Formats: sequence, structure tokens, C-alpha cells
Amino acid sequence: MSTNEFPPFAVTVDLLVATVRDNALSVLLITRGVEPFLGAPALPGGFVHINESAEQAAHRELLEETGLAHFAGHLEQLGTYSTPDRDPRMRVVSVAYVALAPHLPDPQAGTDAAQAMWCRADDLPALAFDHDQVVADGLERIRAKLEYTTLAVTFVSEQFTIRDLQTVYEVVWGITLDRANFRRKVLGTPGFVVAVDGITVPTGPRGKPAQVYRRGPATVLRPPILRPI
Amino acid sequence: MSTNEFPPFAVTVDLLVATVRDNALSVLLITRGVEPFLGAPALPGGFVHINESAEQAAHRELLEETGLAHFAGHLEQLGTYSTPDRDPRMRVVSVAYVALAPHLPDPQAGTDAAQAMWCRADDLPALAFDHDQVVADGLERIRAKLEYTTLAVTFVSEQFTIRDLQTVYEVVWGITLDRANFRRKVLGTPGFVVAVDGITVPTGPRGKPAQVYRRGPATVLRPPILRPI
DNA sequence: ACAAAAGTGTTTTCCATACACCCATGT
DNA sequence: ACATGGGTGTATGGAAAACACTTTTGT
Repeated sequence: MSTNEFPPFAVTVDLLVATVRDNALSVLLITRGVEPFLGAPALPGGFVHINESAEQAAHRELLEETGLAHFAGHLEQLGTYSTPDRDPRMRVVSVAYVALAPHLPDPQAGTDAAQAMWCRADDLPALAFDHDQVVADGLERIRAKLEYTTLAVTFVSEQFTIRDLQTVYEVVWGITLDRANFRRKVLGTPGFVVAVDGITVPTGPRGKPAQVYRRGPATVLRPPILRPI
Repeated sequence: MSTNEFPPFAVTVDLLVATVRDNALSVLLITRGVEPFLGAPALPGGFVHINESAEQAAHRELLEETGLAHFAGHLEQLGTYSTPDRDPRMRVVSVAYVALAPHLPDPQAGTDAAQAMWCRADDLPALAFDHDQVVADGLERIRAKLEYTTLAVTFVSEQFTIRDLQTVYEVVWGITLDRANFRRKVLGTPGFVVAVDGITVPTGPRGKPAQVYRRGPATVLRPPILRPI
């Protein structure tokens, strides 16, 4: 094949930004302002520039959409979607990314992210392009990764309690877990979490204050915390 | 952003074709016949055509490189590699795929695949482009997926023994496993393998003939077969 | 005192490991 | 007979599930 003739493609990134808020797994959606799918909900994203990698484009778009100066969460590639007719305008290949973050401030009107909104993962509208598939793949990726990585800590703020972490698992998986056993699994994994001195936080109107933790250096969970069948 | 102006990219697929042969995990390499990296070993691959998906391109290239009419193994997307300088000629985004297959016939001279060769995964030369990274990522994907999926069956022929399956695990992971316990794990997972009537095969010059199995309908392993630490 | 939530203990069940043993076959 | 490799049994240690219990706080 000649190196001087190749089919030209547009390359975009799509972002599945997920967080836990109001006891629900939520994703960030935008309302499309241009054709095609004008007015329809979709995942945020944009074109990859000629001098940046897809990962850099994803990070750039992430800052633009959230309106933040820095992104403290987790960003990983999900997969590439390339069916020839996925965009009616032209031939587009899209690299999808999953971003996990603690509860972010709501999108502010007047910024680039004004059209952005959080939407519960269990109550999503139909999305533009093949974004329904991207979301389905991404949510399954998140649910699976909680089993064998320490990724749940990216959903809570810098300081958190064991209960906060358990809530992440329960909300993402849509189940309830035994408090005592969950606690033992987390504390039994070296480097998952580390206690912050003797600091505790009140736990509502009543109840014993809870020990505060930060994330530890571990990234994988051996053995994994498996979802019930 | 205007829909009429976007940076044009070339999109390619790279193939990590893996098999188990001679008690070693091996990958298919080609020798590059054009610049850049002329004469260097590399992963097979090629441009995505304008009217096909990346997955279709990967499947097409797979048949071309192996010289087979059909591909019976497993093909899955690994990830997309898009650093701006990964190809000195132009801006190329490459979607990498992992293909798992039982022991394929050696590439035949005189075909498109004449330049292809099998190379042990533990003794690979330096590769063109960022293919070293692709191989590293792909091998780790394969090793991890043997833990919680039934993917090992794609490395053996249609009919196989439990011992054949164990050899796949041992070769891919580079360890030895207890025969009795491995057997119980496999047979204890419903749908992993199904016995073929009362058919057995001799096991060399001596020894009891072994029961023959085919792959079953299961795709996930619950609980997983974890690698030793 | 009581309610609420953190934190600990205990029992039971199950699974993984290690290793011994039996079975069927060809030389 | 015996070596070889498939197939089975079993004792033991440890983890996981279920659930009772204790501790610490605010009202």
C-alpha cells in the first residue's frame, strides 16, 4: 500500500465522566449544540488536534467540560468506536475514555460547561451517535474494575471513611454489603487505605465518630472483592 | 468547531496474534518491506479502509497474514495508540487487536504471509514503531484474561484434554499448577468444558488415555483461577 | 437512658492447597 | 511387571459469610 495515499479520517474523543452523588452513580451529559443530533443528549468530547495524542485530547476536553483547572481523578482509555456510519457527516473514529472523579461541583452557567448536566446511570436518556453503547461498555468496565483494583478511592474525596468507600461499592454495584466483612477486606489489603492519625469525623446526629482514611499506594486488589452472583 | 475542517489522520490496525506452540507462548511477527523501519520486525497490520470498521480491518488483515480462509479463534480490541510521533511519515492512529488462535500452520512461502514468523513471547526482538508497548500490553491482557474468562480454550484445538488446557495456563503464566486442583477448578465451572461422549486419546507411549473435551458455552470464570502471587 | 452508627468477635461453612493413592494403558 | 500419565480421595489451613456483640457519640 502506498504511503502517500490513505483514507483520511477524523479522530475524536468521547468522555464518560462518572461520579457518585446523591447515592447514585452519575455520568456527565451535554446537550448537542450543532448538527447532527442537535439538541440531543450526548457524551462530551471533541476532535483530537493534529499535534496531540488521544489521551491528551481527552484530558484537555475533560478540563473544558468540567470547568476545572486540574483533574484529580482517574482517566483511562475505554475503547475505540469506528463503525463507518456512526457519524452521518463524515468518517469519524472515536476513542472513548472513562474518567472517575469525586463529587464535582455542578456545571456553572456562563462557562463552556453550561450545557453539561449530571444524569443518574440507572435513568439515562437515549444518546446521540453510538454513545449508548459507549456508556454501557464504560459502566461495565467501572463495575468490573472495582472488583480487582482500588479504583473506588477515586470516587471519594481525599479524606474518607470506610463507610464512604462501602457506599461507593454499593451504589456502583446496586447491592448492599456486610459492613463488618467489607471493613475487614479493605483493611486486610495492605496499601488500600491508610488511617489519618487519630482523626475522626462525626457520623450524623448520632453514632460513634468514624476513623478517617486516605488512599494508599496499592492499585490492585489481591484477592479481589467479587460481586455477588 | 466547524464540521468542515478537521485534522486528517491515517487509521491503521496492528495485530498481536498469539498462540501456544512448542510449549511456549508465541506471537506472529512480520519483517517490514517498506520504510520506515525497513527490514525491522513488527506486528502485522495495515490501513483501515474508508468503508470498514477497525474491527473489520483487523479481521481482514488477520486472514491475509495467516493465509487462512477462516479465523476460528478469538479477536478483541486491545487499545488505541496515538502519540503524534509514533510514525515518522504522517499522523497515524493505530487500533491494536489481540487475536488468540490454536496452533496455526506455519506461514507458507509464496503467499502474502511469507514474511511472517512465529516468535517466542519470552524472546522477542525490538520491534518497529511502538509495537514493543503493544506487545507488552497485549501479553498482560492475555495473562489477566485467563484468570477470569474461559479464553484459554481458544488456544487449544477443537478437541482437547484437561491436560492440554493446563499446559496453556502453565505456558502463558510461566508457572506450574497442581494437576488435581486444576482439574477440579475446570470441571467445577459449569460450561467451561464438556466431555465428548466416552472418547479418549492416548497420552504418549505409556499412561492412561485421557478424556476428550470440547469448549462449553461459558465465557466467564466465577470464581476466577488466580495466578499465584 | 436511648438511639444510632462505628468497630470487634465468633461461628460456621466453604474453598484452596498439598499430597497420597488408585486406574488404565503400552512396552 | 512396571513405568507413565490420567483420574480420585482426603486432611488441613485459611478465607468468606452471617450475625451477635461492644463501643462511642449526641440528644
